[in-house]
Amino acid sequence: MTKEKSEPEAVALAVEPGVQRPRERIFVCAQDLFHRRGIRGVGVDAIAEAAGTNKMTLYRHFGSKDELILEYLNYKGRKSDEVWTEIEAASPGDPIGQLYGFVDKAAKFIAEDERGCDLANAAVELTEEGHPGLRVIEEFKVRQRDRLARLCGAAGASRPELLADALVLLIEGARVSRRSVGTEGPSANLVRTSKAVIASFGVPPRTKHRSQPKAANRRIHRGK
Amino acid sequence: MTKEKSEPEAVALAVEPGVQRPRERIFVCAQDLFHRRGIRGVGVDAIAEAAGTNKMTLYRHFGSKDELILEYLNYKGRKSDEVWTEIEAASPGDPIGQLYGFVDKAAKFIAEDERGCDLANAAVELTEEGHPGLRVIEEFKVRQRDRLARLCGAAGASRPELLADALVLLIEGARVSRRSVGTEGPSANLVRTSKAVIASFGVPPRTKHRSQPKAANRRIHRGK
DNA sequence: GAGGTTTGTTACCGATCGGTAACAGCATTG
DNA sequence: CAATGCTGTTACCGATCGGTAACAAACCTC
Repeated sequence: MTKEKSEPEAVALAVEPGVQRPRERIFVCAQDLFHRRGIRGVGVDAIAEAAGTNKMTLYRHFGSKDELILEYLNYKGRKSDEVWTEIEAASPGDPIGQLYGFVDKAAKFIAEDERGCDLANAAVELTEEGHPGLRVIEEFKVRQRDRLARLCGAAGASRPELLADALVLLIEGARVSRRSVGTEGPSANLVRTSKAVIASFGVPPRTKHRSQPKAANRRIHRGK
Repeated sequence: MTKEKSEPEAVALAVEPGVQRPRERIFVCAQDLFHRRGIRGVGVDAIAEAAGTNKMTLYRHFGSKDELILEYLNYKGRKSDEVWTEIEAASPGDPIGQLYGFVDKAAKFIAEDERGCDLANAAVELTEEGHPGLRVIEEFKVRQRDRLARLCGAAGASRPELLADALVLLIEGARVSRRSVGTEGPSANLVRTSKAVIASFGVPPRTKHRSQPKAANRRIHRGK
């Protein structure tokens, strides 16, 4: 099992000590390391060191690694919730625009980050059945889907619940596919596919397209 | 980090020693443990013990844990390839039937097993960049998608490559969603969604439906 | 300046990690 | 029978795991 640290590998986030309290630095570094190396792939020592502090201080603020994991998962869920307010602010009172905005945003996240959904990844890593983190993940995913279903309904979809499930599958699949085969794989067609599915549910294309992507490089087949 | 073994937990596979050579027993147990607890969640000692042998014998057959992982990933890919021959045998000369059979089979696998795709899970766990296992995973996923694209073309889809990508996203998403929110989540609508997408690409419904699922319990909305 | 709180430091703990050396037992095959 | 090749056993290696005790230094507040 070849290890992957030894060197500080560009020093996680270069959190200079003093600018924030240790607890904040620890939490920020834990997010970054959990995201990049996985929950089981990083130890508490590495987190503390990346945060410019030590293990003892970590354990004073987070009773255990599991507690830190829980706070990490809850934070990721909260941060994803905030994206919704962004989407609503971008197309106020325009559910159709919000629906397409949601898909666009998901595609952008996927293109920019190779590690996929932190919560879904955590669900793969937390194999001890009954781990409290699994509940956090499930609750978030259900909340996200229901919110999307409501939006689909507001946009006039014929069967909003079914459309929401379809979009969830497409986006979730794009995240994991992007991890396995990269940006050139099936995830490259997420937006195109989603729009086709949305249209097949009777939702019209968005009218006031406030940021149409530049019409260049529209390709369906990846090079092969 | 609460551990999850201590007890032999129903003794992995109850591989009685003697019936197979140690190498086979080790490999079978490694598959089961990697699948259930994740690659990083199980050590070589646990594998050897579950196989009724010891670590030394394991290392005589597999030079390292990484080699064992590689053989595991390659085996999983090969086994998935075999599913294709089953599908073709079930609907010989009937690409449309094979296409629907592919979706049905995926849905069945997802309903029966909560752990999702072993290869996709491994891609999440193998975070050390450049790990040889990642290449195995990518090659398999590309191979699988291209095969599906060819089938979509044979079935008369209007844009077979795009349909293949859409189906890959749906299925991949269903696997990961099933892990996060269970069988009652969006993955419950995988078949329904896939059929709608397939139809929207101009592929007619299958004619010689050789095993129509019992018309009962067809529900779109899960209870909420 | 005194008091209490938050930190850093060092040294531990038992357990597990991946991996190896040396040797004894056992079976097969000639 | 002897020789060879698997296998099991034990003990070990250095490193890391999650987690803790004890004490000194720094800090902030009054």
